[in-house]
Amino acid sequence: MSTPVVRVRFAPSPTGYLHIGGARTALFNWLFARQQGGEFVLRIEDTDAERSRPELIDIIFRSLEWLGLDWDGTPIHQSEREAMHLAAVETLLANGSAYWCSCSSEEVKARAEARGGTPGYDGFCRKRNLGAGDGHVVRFLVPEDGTTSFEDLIRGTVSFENAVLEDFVILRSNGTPMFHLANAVDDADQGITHVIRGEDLINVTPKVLLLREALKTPGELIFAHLPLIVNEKRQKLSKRRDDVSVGDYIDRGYLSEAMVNYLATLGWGPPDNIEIRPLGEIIDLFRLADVGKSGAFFDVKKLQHFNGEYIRKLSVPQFIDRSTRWLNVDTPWEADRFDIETFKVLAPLVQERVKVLSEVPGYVDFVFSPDPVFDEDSWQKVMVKGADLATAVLDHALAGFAECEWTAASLEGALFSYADEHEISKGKVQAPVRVSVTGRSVGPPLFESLEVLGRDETLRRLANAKSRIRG
RNA sequence: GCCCCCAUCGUCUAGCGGCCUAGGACACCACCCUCUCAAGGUGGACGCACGGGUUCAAAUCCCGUUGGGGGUGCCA
Repeated sequence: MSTPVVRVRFAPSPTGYLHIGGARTALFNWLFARQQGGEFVLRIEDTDAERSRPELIDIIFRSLEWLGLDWDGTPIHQSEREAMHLAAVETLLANGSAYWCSCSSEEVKARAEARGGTPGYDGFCRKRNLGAGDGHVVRFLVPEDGTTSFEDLIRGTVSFENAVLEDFVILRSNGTPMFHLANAVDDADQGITHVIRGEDLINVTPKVLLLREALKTPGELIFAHLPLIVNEKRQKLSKRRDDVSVGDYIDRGYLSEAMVNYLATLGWGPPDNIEIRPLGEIIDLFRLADVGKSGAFFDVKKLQHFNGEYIRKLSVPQFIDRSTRWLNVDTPWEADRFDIETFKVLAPLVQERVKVLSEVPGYVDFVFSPDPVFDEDSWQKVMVKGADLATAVLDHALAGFAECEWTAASLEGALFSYADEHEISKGKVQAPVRVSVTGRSVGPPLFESLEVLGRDETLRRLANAKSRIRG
């Protein structure tokens, strides 16, 4: 019985949904843990009661589950460990590493401005020997000289002059601990070995290190700061600015396998250049030291391509199963008109055409709707500008389809005899029929679609469209 | 302002001193295939930010410049 050599944690704060950046951080932690045979634990950083929204915690868990990032043990809620954090504050106060401060935020800011605008606390209360009191906070006494540095697995040595670190608050005036402190204490208590997180947290690292030192925390924490995922303006992804919650991608019909695979290529590339591959291989090939240092743009186009590949890789039954949600909720047709058996016939044809599952209804709505919904552009181009040909083709189809055998092959023969007789491309000939029956100029293969629709309905739509041309 | 970090095609990356005439992928363009659209195939255009070093040799090492990002809260 030995403790694992590697234990990492993902520590979201429940102030928003899980977004792409958080998902990538969680993924890289998970990959590292799984590859090292270590543990991946969760910690909810909810020390800020004002901002924390407990109802989001479950949504974050469900997003992680959807991604397939399973965690070890029961997630810890930082808010429930307040007693330990408070004890650490006492220790620091007792050993002279921290002190009480009565300065309000306004006072700190005013003095900073008077000093010449340099932000930060000036150490005003350092030697005042204040005790607890209304509006008082506890600040950490940062050493005036020396440097605090650490070896980052991704970035190498990173060091900060202690002089540029201000005496930061570790206990708020409302008596609750700040996250640096909670972080330092919890990482130690949970036996965390590696901290893998976004680069936006790189400058809190010296503070945590100073805290650990002052608390005489045994052992060493190894850090790895991941490059940020950025938007098209190359800024850090923001929940407010950018539309990036994992839940949104679930709703749009992205497959979790595709999302995970794509996320793995942001900041990291497999040595053999094969990007789309099973997760197991990614776990084996992943190396923290190979993670890049510069920000990566989240390219939805490329994600879509990955998603299309994964959709096509599904078996047909799997595709049907995964599509269910988009066939039953917010559909363009009345719920009782949907027929799964009919969909099963069309499914393989749809599967090779969609990039996201939310596109599925658009490929089969013609068969579940009482009438085609005409796309204006398609109608204009094919039925108005090409009215003469459309009328002739429709007449030909009406006659041929009335008697031919109702199979895709026969239907094709019946229609394309027109193309042969008049030496017109098949593409031109199929267009009026397609628009008449499905309402659009693009869609699944035509004759298979007609076969599913049935003779009576096909003839009815053809006739309707023909009269609509004149109307 | 100050601190920290970063810099290979439009984008994500491979490259870790000679194998680079810089490779792959997405996107883009052309052609092929084809009943539309996809998928697939073939081909194409596109990049080492700049300037100094070090070295027989630099995309790779060092310094600087420029550019970008992150932080600078009693948020995390």
